[in-house]
Amino acid sequence: MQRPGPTIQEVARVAGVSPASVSRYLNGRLTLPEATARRIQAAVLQLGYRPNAIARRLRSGTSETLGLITADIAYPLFATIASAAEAEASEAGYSLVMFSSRNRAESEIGFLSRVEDRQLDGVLLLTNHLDDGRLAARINACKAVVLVDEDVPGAEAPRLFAHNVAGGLAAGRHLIAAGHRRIAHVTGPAGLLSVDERRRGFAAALTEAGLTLDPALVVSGRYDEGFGAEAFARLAALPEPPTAVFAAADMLAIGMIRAARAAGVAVPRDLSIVGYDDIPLASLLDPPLTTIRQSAEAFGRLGVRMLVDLVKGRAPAGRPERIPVELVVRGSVAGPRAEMEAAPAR
Amino acid sequence: MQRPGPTIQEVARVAGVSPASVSRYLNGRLTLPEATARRIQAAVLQLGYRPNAIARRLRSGTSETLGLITADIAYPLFATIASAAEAEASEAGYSLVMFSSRNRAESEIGFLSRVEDRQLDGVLLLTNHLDDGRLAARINACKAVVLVDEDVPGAEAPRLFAHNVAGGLAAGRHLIAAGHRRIAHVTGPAGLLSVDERRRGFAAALTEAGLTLDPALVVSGRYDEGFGAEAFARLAALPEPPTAVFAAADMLAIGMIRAARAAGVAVPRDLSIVGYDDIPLASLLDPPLTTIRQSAEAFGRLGVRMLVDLVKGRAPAGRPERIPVELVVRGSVAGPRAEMEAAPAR
DNA sequence: TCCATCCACACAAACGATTTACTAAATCGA
DNA sequence: TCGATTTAGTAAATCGTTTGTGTGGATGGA
Repeated sequence: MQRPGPTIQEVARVAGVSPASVSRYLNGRLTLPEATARRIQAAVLQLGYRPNAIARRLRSGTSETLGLITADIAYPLFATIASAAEAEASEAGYSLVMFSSRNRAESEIGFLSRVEDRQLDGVLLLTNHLDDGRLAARINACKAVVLVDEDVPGAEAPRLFAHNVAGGLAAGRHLIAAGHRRIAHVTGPAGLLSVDERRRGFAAALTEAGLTLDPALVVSGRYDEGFGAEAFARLAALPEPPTAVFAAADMLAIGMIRAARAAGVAVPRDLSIVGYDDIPLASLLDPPLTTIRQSAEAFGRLGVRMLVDLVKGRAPAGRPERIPVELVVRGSVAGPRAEMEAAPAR
Repeated sequence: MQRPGPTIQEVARVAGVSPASVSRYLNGRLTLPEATARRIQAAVLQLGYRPNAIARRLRSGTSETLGLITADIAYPLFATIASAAEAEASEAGYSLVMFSSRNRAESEIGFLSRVEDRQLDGVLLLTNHLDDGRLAARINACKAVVLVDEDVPGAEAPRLFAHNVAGGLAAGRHLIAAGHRRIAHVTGPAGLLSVDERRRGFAAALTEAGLTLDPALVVSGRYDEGFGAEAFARLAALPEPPTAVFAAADMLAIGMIRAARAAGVAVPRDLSIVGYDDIPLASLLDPPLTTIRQSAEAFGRLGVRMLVDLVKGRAPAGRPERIPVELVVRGSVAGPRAEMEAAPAR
């Protein structure tokens, strides 16, 4: 179907030199007298020669390709991370192949084996679920993985996380400062690093204020919109529902806002919400979402930088510092209804 | 750094057969007596052998890898398309590498050359700008490109577009039915297929209603949020501003809503807006956006299917049908203010 | 003039799998 | 028993590039 394209042999023949010379000259490993150099250049141009990347890779043993595993690239947070990762990879001379695991360990493990196939030089892994040890084992088997955003306990790999505790603390303080006392926490699966750490920070904020975290107000499950709706229903059914919620992901907050609206509960008048992530459209929601921002760009950029270092055998750049987080105040938090009869949202 | 991993030679040695037999047996091209087969299996397991994908590709001449070019994978529409494309590619046994062109022809052309490098078997190209002929020339040079969503005139490649005219028509009719007579159109760069076709459909709706499209009310520029804001400013400064807008992209609508809010113009009370794309969060905006839905999943899935057919030398599946579009009515359209004093948004 | 350098290249062996063409032995039919 | 067929493999070429090791000729110094 596809004509085979000129090889280095043909270029060599046209230029009247050996393939070795062409290769060396083109890779700058050989300086040639001008006349010869010109002949090679001419031959390359004339034939439209492009070195076959696959052959080169076979010889060099690397693929100059990195992988990125996320639950689903369509999720706003992951899409932003992917975009930054691709930019950084591109600048470093790498391609980036994306893989959506749909949050299944099976898929992640299968994709990781491409490192052993030599299809990929390394993988950036954003997992989002608990591991029974199989994923960790797989990661240890391939030695070219960087863990981003979420941990896989037992895996020996460089890690890049955000400052989750600080995020939880900031969210908790903000809601307490607004006057709330009965604050729920809706979050992902217990055991996940981000879940535990954000909760820890949140609990610390309550403790500071002389409050305690009521276990009945912690709804832990999945990090998606659907679970947000479910959590809202569960909390609304409580004999004494909370006046505010700290949702550990914007997608959870979105699900809650939707469900709340459907149930005739106004946000923030009847229920204040703080989200987490600051996904690109958080500011455009109704109401604009008050949330904890963590820099998705930093995850993508730094993660790739660490991975490239790892792949090249350099020590991963610096201590794996925590990526800072920041409270972004918008319109989804008001005072509790009991205390402020008509809540001024604006 | 990375131990070389077992080769087929070693497997052959351990199993006591030739490499050729191992290769053929593993690829199902040779049936062997049970005893021999078992020895090979044992050797593979014992050594943890995985065929080197690069070597295989060099021999077969294909890379089992597809490329996807978008302006930026972080844009919601592109992220959704990418997700679907990745899923389809994965099912067909292909990897998908993503590339963000930042809407620059240079970048697109550079990336396309990877097809000639044999790094990629084919490319799905979502371009978003006008071409001076260079991009078309490049596409024609590599013969394994499918154009999605937007055209590149002069390129010889299979194409997958949405039914833009129908979309423009539906948007126009909806606004007219709501009572509007003075309707602006904010859109991308003139000359782009989607821009021209959506406008054509929109104009047809006006004509149907005995109206004409006032050129002063057509603001054409870029498909991004920033230009939406700019367009709002331009329209608001008109001696007789429009009462409604058909924005040819949700991101434009979002920019307009933002700018409108900042200027104290309420949507939809003072200005009705219909968007285009139905990006995942359109329903969560303030107000929820009435928009034209085109199935991003269909773009991704069908596009990859066409590309795989092309790469494998099969005729692209069926006629390049237009992907259907659909009006999704939400809350960003009301009657014109002059006619309905207090517009009931809900 | 002679030997040591250096230049400008060339030869051939990798890289690791696939594949074509082949062969030695076993089996079968007549 | 003989030829034909099947079985169970193998040897070697190939994909296109890179790279370690040479080598013939020109140049330079003594």
